[in-house]
Amino acid sequence: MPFAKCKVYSDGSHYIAIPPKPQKPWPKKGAKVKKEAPDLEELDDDEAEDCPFDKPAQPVQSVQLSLFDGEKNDDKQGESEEDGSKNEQTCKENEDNTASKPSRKEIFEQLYRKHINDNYKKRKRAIIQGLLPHSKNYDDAKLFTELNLRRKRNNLIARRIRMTRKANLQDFTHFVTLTYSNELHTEESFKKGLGDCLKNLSKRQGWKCMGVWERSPEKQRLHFHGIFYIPEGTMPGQMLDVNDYNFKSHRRRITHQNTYFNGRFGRSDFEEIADDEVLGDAMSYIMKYIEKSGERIVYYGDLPQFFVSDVMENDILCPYGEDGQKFILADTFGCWDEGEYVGQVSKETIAKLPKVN
DNA sequence: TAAATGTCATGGTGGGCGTA
DNA sequence: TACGCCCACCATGACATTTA
Repeated sequence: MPFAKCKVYSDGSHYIAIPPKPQKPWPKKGAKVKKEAPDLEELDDDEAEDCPFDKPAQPVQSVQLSLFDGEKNDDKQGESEEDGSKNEQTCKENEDNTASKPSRKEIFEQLYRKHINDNYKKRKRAIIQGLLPHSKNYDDAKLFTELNLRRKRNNLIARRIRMTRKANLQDFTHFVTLTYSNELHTEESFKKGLGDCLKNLSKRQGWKCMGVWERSPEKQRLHFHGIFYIPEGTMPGQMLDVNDYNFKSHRRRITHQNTYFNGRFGRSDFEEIADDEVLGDAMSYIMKYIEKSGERIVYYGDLPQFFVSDVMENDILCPYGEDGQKFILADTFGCWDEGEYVGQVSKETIAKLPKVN
């Protein structure tokens, strides 16, 4: 008995199939969802003894449990009319969140960016201190910081998973660095111009790219690092081998530059991805950078996370994940689209199957 | 602690159109 | 034909929750 319409992704060494699950009904908008105080066990235990939930004598409800402090709450205010005191509090907080005054979340984001290079404990301490003037007390600031740090961590994990899955389904051809020249661009026009250019190349020439905007540590100059899939014959301009001096390694080296990008933006470096090692290095570079900086990954072109295929039982190597609800597939499994055999798994076969993002 | 997964709001993407 | 710009819509990121 086959498993129809499984979502299949690659973890880099194996393909994993996720059979479709019946969806759980989601609470309707406005429905009351019982919110519980966060479990202390889940919080970081480095300073757990300070947490207000340890002390029954202190009223728990006085602590703001929302991640957002009433911003985005405008439309929710009318939903719980019965809780007058709570509403009063929310209204007061919303008054505080006028256009001129940043919300606590915005202050958190600023502090988070400011202390991005500190280690976890130091950063947490600094954010709590920074939030103290905007909080009822220390416990309030601490809890708000812990909840938002956890949010940041979860988002990073989700970004990392998405990027890895997308990358594993592609055959990238180049690792590219693009830097702008002051004579051609401001930082703003460079970001917009390059974004438009890559968008058009992906739409018109089938380019695919994932990358990050980065500032060089020395000069703080904005540049773009990305891994690209460039279909043969679609490279605009001319490729040049330029004998260049590398200030980091203090050595001369040959860089592969492109006249189209050089003329339009300033400087380009194209390194061919000849093997998995180069791709792995490029991916870990981007991954490390997004972890370090909290920057978003930029995607251009068709980069799905999953392809959809029916899975035959004899192609399953073993169950995987919680209660074996997923399956690790054999290295050479057959792909099926709605009961029709498409071929043995390969990048060419995958290209013929429906995709899911 | 890491990872998976469903839902939702919104920023980014792609299609379409105008211009050179 | 190449490129720039606009805008509707959809993919992404954020969030909540669960699981291993």
